[in-house]
Amino acid sequence: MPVNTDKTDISNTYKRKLYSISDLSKEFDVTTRAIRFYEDADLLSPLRQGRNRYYTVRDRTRLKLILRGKRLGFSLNEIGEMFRLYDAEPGEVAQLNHILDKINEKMHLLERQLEDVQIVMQELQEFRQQCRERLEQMIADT
Amino acid sequence: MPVNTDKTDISNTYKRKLYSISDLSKEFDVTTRAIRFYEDADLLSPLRQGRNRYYTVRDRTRLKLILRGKRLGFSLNEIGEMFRLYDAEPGEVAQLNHILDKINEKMHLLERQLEDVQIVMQELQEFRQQCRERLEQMIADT
DNA sequence: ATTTACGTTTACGTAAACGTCAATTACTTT
DNA sequence: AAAGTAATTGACGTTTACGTAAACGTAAAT
Repeated sequence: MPVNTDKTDISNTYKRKLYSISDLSKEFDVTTRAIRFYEDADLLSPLRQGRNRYYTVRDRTRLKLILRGKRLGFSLNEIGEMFRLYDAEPGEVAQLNHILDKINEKMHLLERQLEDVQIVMQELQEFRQQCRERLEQMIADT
Repeated sequence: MPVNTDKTDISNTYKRKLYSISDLSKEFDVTTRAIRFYEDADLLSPLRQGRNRYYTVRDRTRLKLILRGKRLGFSLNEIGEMFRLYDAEPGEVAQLNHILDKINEKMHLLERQLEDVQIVMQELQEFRQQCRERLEQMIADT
């Protein structure tokens, strides 16, 4: 589904691996407005052919990560922070330790979230069970 | 820490089980403004002694659920919907089936979220591992 | 008697994350 | 050549979830 007409500079340079904004919009079921907004927030940086945007595989991956982050309740800022950690050139020991601290911080958040999800799932299962029993009862009473 | 002076009508009726707004605020580390906001959104309905609010054990539990829901990225509206499902008097079979459908819907969301959390945790672990190895290397190079 | 602490209502402000136009450009299909 | 389709850049609007400030009430402590 990648855009490719093989006559543009861009698609020769990047070899059949470019997506238009609507390609991504359709694939991930997100509006083009949102995609441009993520660019505004420095989460994406598509190539330009004139005024048009062309997204590389890396952009596509990033978009996937953005949407996953959002499903987990992370703000775009937090997602951006994680991207910057990933991309950082770890020049010094201090820098690396700082990144490690940040990673551990996020891990703790996710551990708590894992707990929360499991708790709510269990509560829902119990509630579902009660509903089913009540339903059985009502049917039996017919 | 519950408010109780044993001379008010309210605390006699509800037997030592009332919390002031600041009790809850402190316990759950949330502002009083937020707590009043949740009331505005029909998620809490504290008792009133004159103009003052007094929260029962049920309110406290609800607040805990609200905050957990928020950590999972649910909107206050979605949280309210779940409360209404819980509180609904299931009069008819159709009604019960509707509730069951809603529960299953939420369960699917949570299953996806569980996946997402696990994926991100694993990615973070790998990234952390890389950072550690790089750190080892830098120290060895000293 | 007055300060302090805690609570209230009312109302306006704000940041995040887009939605929704409107006006324009560019390509391609008829 | 005209019309349609997809993209662009503003720019303003909207919803959610509170923050913040003002002005006031009540009760205990000094």
